Amino acid sequence: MLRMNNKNNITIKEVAESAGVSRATVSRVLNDSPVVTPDTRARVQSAMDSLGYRPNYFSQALAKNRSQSIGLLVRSLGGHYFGKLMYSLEEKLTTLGQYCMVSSGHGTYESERKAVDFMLSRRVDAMILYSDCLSDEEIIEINNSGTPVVVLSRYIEQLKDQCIYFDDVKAGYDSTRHLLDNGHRNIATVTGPLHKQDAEDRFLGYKKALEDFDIGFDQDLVVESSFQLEGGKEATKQLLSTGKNFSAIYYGNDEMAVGGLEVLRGAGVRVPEDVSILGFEDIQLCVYLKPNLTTIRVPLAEMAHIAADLAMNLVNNVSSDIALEVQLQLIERESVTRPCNKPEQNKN
Amino acid sequence: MLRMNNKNNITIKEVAESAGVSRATVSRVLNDSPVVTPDTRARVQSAMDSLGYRPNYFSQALAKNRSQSIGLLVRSLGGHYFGKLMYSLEEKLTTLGQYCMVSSGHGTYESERKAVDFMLSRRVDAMILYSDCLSDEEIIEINNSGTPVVVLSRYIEQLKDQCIYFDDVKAGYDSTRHLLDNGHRNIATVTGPLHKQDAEDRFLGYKKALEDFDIGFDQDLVVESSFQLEGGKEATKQLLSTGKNFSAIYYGNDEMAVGGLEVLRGAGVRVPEDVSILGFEDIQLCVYLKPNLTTIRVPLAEMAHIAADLAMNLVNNVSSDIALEVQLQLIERESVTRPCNKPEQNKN
DNA sequence: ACCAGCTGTGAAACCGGTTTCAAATTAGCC
DNA sequence: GGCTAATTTGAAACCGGTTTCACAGCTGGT
Repeated sequence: MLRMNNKNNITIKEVAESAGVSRATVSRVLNDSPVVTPDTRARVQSAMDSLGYRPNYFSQALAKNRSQSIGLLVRSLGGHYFGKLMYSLEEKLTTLGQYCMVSSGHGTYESERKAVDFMLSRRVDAMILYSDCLSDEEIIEINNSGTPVVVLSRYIEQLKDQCIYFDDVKAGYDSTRHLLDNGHRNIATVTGPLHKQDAEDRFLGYKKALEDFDIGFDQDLVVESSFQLEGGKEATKQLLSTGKNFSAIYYGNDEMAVGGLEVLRGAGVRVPEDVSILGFEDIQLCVYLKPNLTTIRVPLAEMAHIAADLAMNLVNNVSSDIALEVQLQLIERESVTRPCNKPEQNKN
Repeated sequence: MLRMNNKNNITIKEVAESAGVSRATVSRVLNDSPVVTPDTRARVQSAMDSLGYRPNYFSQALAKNRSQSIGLLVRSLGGHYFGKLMYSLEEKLTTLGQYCMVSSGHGTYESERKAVDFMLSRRVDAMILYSDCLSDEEIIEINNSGTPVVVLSRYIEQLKDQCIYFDDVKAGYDSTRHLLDNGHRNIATVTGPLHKQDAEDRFLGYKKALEDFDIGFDQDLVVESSFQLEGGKEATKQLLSTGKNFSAIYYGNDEMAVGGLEVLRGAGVRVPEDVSILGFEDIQLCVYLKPNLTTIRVPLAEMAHIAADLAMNLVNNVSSDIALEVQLQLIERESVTRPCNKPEQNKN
């Protein structure tokens, strides 16, 4: 019924014979070598067309020692944040004639390591890493053993020309500042794991903004949690249970804020009337939530484009002067307003 | 500063020399051939370990004419629906020692064709297609020219043992029936493009359910649109503008329902008090929406697992008796209630 | 002791390209 | 017309594995 194993097995040999030239010449045509005569080129070209020739990727990769692939490590295959990153990167790399091999790290060390090893075994020409768990040393080691690495959203001093990052301290500062400018004075924050640089930096920005307004820093209004939805939920519950007064919460990312919103709503706290909330990342969900989530937008598409260009430069061993720091932008929506005059609800 | 081109270039030759055997024997050890002596195997193994040998993927693929990769065509890399599909498939294929190469079709013919051609050029061992635009003939042609194909969410008679599908007519019927059972009698529907089989089938189910309740079918309550958010918005506007009476809308998928919800809300129509709505797919967004969206769940993870097994069977040319039809499930949430007694708002 | 039958191993061909290097052709110039 | 230089092409080595096939070394039966 179905014919197996009859893949289009036209090889360079058949093309060569059909065009009456050597395999070397066919290869030259394939690779746009400038030395072949227009006449020969045409003959070979038409032989290829009429035979339906398709070069064997593996032979090419083996002979050239180039895979024409870039590896991308993301935290997860699902979700809008990484979806957008993958989409932008694939789009860009495709125009550069590269394939984008994506592997998911699932947020665990084991899995990240496996994903990276797998991509190395498939001999990607370069890797773009959005890594949570790999140590700086490991990343440097990968880079130095021959597969150039571009690091996303993380700054490693020894690889400073290969990191694409933004200013997390500024993000924390601007967010908090936005709340302050809206008249909030009791501002809580739910941070990500503080041993992670980005979480810590945003927290530092938060503290700095409070200082600038001469507001004492209250440890009870700071809850450290995981960057996931559940983390946001738990942290928010904890915040509510302290009985402390606050009119705004600055969340370490949008996902946490979504979880927090659910908990707040469940506890009868109105957002933003009773409590304003603010996230980070600008995931697509933000605009579907009621209220729309005010947040800081991470320019993922831009980062992806820079990363692709940088990766290609590293592969081709040409140096570049691409700007590696990207700018964040506060997106004002509905979840932040001036604090109401009404007595707060969460005083119990 | 950074050392280039010093990839781990240990080849089988070095290993062979170090272990004092031939390359053939090393290859045998690599491929778990049963013929090699335990003693020899150990010697080779330790040589590999101490040299840090990593076989060259391209050589292997070239020599074996097997890429150990399965290609997956999806509509988009972002979004929860395909994110989940990719995740489930990657998870399963990884356990089978296969890489899952994902390409996005962006919902256009051009792009789908390009994605498929690209995967063919990378010589995937099989392809799993979630295709909107490719014709049956094209898919059959791909399959018959040597790269076996598994078709997701679509039924092609000539490839009936390679299609994983569900009963769209039943989905349409059950959805409509659920609304009918809740007491709705004026039920509108927003369908996807009716030239697509799934959209048409669900519409057929809708009509059948109405017939079973002896309810006359009103063409004004049917709007055909695109499967996207915008499509849902436009169709809903059109529905409102007819001035017709309806207490429920059955949407062709969740995304359209989300768009519709926005429009309804904007028009002052309360959901579900004034109008109940119902979607299809069960994207993650459903539970974040207010009200939560009642919908039909497509068991993507299950489909992915079946697809992976089936693909492997096709590659290895073994026949299987896996069940290819999956069952859908209605998930009751908040967006459907019994119609209110109050006069409807959209009578203008 | 001899031969048949196994078993483990190695030599060499092969997968389908690229690349080096030398040869063949053409062109340029006096 | 003859010599050199530049251009185009082909033969063969190579990339790093797998696989076929032949052979050497054992085993065991008579």
